Amino acid sequence: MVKKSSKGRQKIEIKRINDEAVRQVTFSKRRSGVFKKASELSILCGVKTCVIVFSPAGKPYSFGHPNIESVINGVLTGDTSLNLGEPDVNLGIVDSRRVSKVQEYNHQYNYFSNLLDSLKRQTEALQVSTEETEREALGMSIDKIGLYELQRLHARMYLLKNNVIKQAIELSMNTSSPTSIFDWNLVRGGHFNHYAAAIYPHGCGSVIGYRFL
Amino acid sequence: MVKKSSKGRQKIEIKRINDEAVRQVTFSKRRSGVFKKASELSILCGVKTCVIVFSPAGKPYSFGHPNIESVINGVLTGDTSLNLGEPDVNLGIVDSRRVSKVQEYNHQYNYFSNLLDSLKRQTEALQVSTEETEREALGMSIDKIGLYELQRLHARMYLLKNNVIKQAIELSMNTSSPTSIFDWNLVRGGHFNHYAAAIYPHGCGSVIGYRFL
DNA sequence: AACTAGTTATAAG
DNA sequence: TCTTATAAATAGT
Repeated sequence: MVKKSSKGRQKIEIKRINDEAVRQVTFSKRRSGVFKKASELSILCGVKTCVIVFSPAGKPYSFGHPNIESVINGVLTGDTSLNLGEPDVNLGIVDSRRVSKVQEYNHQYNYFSNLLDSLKRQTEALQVSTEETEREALGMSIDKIGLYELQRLHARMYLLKNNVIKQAIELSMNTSSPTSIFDWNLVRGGHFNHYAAAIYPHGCGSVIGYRFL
Repeated sequence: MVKKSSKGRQKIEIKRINDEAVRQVTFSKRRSGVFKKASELSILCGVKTCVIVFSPAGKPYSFGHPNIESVINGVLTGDTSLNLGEPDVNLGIVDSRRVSKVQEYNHQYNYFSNLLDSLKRQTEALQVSTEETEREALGMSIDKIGLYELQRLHARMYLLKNNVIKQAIELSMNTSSPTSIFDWNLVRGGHFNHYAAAIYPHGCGSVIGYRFL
């Protein structure tokens, strides 16, 4: 009779595993499982999927279909095109979404263009008015109007900046030497998980490593 | 003999399902499966996890541990605190990351504050100079300086706006009546998946539904 | 990293 | 949805 070398899979309670070694092994096994399931879902149903997981040691792992990197890359480089550059393996659905987003994009651009124009006109108005001798009063009021608009700009940028930073945190990146967010750039290499990438051709990485340049 | 009401689970090839009805059913089942697996992984290993999936119809579904909504909510409302409001169930690792992000945050804030101050000073300078009779010339040059800075602001906001929009697209939201991105607000209800949310208390939504207000 | 056996997910109806 | 039989994932060794 063959020896029973295992009790087989045992039922476990879904609660934090205290034993660090066991937790690490379970993490590896189950992370693979989740990525595989996500990959299958993407392929079977032709849909976009994205999974981001942090290891117990804090190392981020990601899976994305069609490709999480292209998305994040676009986000960080500030590429203006809404076209994500991937052949649309998916369905047609994305197209209508994309169209409406282009409209939204244009709307936003117009908003800022108009705001700029508005500020421009105010500046011109200032110039004209000063030529009409009412310097003191107009100088004050225009200064206030200008500052008001500038403060609105500032407040909006403040919010936007926070948005970008927060999302960047969520997507997780290595921050070596913090400088301007505008100088961010995608950095590949390092610990990219080629093994996983081979298994999940639709895009899986141990981490998309980012740093400030 | 009991009727064999089912052939049981059959092996399938992992390739796009052509039959739309079948694809939809498979999507529902497997999406639940992926979310459940992600949830278990989060709990068992005490790690952060995030899953975003688009249905074949283009509807976004998300799961996040500790809570994807708080993150996205914060992103859209422009909540300034970097504290995501979750008790750090994880390890200590996130802390160092968070600290460096706070520095980055501060750096960014200072950048904008300084830019605003600079603009403020220029506006004040304008006011003073006009009181010194050199209206014409100074009016022109200051107008140019102001516009230059405003255009830089505009360009930067343009990039930031695109970043936010792109990430927003990735995180997916319903765009009913496009207005300013700054008026975005989180809208719950509608098709929030309470069933899933109940099963995965750590945060799962059929979608965090967004719309313009 | 591999094995085994009991558990879980899921294709089909 | 709900059921059932089977495939697939995985706990423990």
